[in-house]
Amino acid sequence: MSHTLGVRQAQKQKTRQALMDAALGLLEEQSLSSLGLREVTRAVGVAPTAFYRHFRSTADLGVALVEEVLGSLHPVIRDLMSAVGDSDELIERAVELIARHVDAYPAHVRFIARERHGGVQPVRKAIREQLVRFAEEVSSELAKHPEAEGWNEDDLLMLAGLYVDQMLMTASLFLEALDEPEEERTRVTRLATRRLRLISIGRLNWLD
Amino acid sequence: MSHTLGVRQAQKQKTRQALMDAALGLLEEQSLSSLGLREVTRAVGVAPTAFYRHFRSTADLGVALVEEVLGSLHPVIRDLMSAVGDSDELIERAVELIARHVDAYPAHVRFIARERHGGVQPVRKAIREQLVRFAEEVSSELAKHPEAEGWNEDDLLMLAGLYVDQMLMTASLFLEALDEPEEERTRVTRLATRRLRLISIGRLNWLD
DNA sequence: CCATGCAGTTAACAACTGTTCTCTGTATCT
DNA sequence: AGATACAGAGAACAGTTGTTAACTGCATGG
Repeated sequence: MSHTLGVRQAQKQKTRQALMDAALGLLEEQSLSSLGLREVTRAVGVAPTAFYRHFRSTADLGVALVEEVLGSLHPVIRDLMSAVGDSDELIERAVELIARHVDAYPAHVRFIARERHGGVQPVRKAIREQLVRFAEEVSSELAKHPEAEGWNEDDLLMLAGLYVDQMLMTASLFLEALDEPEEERTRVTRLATRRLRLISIGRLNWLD
Repeated sequence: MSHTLGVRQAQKQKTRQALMDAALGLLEEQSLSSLGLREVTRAVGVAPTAFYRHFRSTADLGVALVEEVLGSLHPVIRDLMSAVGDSDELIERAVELIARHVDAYPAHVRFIARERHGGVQPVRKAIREQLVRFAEEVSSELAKHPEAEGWNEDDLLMLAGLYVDQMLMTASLFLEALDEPEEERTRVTRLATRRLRLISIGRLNWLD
């Protein structure tokens, strides 16, 4: 089935991945709109012109990064939302999942948070589309639970969007707390948990 | 009292303001981290070196923009929150206020949304501090209403932060809908209203 | 009324940028 | 085994950037 790539294509993908990883690293202290292609190739140790074999521009690179970073996250979210358990358990699990994800992939989270409203239109669009997909997936998972009885599709999508945005904000808060003492991280955990809990309470009393 | 500035200082402030306005304009299609000082001075029609008479760097300019854009907004928020009326009225008024503000100052909103998680640390910090102030002000206004009975200060601040973030997200949604048909704007209005309403319902049932 | 301070100018600098064209080596295909 | 496709290198381009220094003109304060 999965055809083993030739030496040639394998090397190409390796370089391509190196360019993307280098870009993510460089984006720690700047925005995509100021990322230069020479800067990226220099970090990888490859000639500037090699960049064009993989991407038309840094904006193009950015779009590819969005697919990589958010595309792989859909199954994770589906998993999380489809787990059984009461609402408080789910919230706790979600917050912890986010915390661990930020620990493991801080550059990913930073990139998405930064470029969601960033200065590069195609990248903004790519992120927006991915987030819409997340909201739709969360919405369809919510619909399966009994608490969703009586909810129309539109309201469910509104709630799902609220959850998605809240998760992203939580991730961003954890990111800011990365270099700070453990105490700050637990403060963020408590805050995010309470926010989600308040939203859940709103959800339970929505139909009145 | 308010001393009329000399011709000299007046002209200086005028140039300074021109630099800030030009920067806001240029930031429509890029991030602050890629904004060049020459670019700004060129837009104003002034020599590049004149920039240094007003700002140490474009990052410095950015911080000044944050003060101008958000600093002037505190009384507006206070006004909004201190008005009497039931919760639904307040929500409606808030959403409409945001819609009108985005119409009047789209560049302001874009700047804050973009640079809140942008690539320039001092600017991020300035925005974060202003948003904390907003949350504190909203919190202290909430405390005056009877619905806040039984709430501890920490939970009130959590709620206020949730409101502040929601307002900013709403503003950003209106911004994206600016060049789109009227229909899209009303969709955003409905969405934002329902989100705030759900949060309000959560608030009313929090103490159980 | 004259001396001072200072907003803005001019010129020059080394360093950097994206993009082009040409070339090279080697994995792949026939 | 030879022809071909193609990832990456190399060199050169015009244009841009931030920063420096020394200047000019004029509003201001003594």
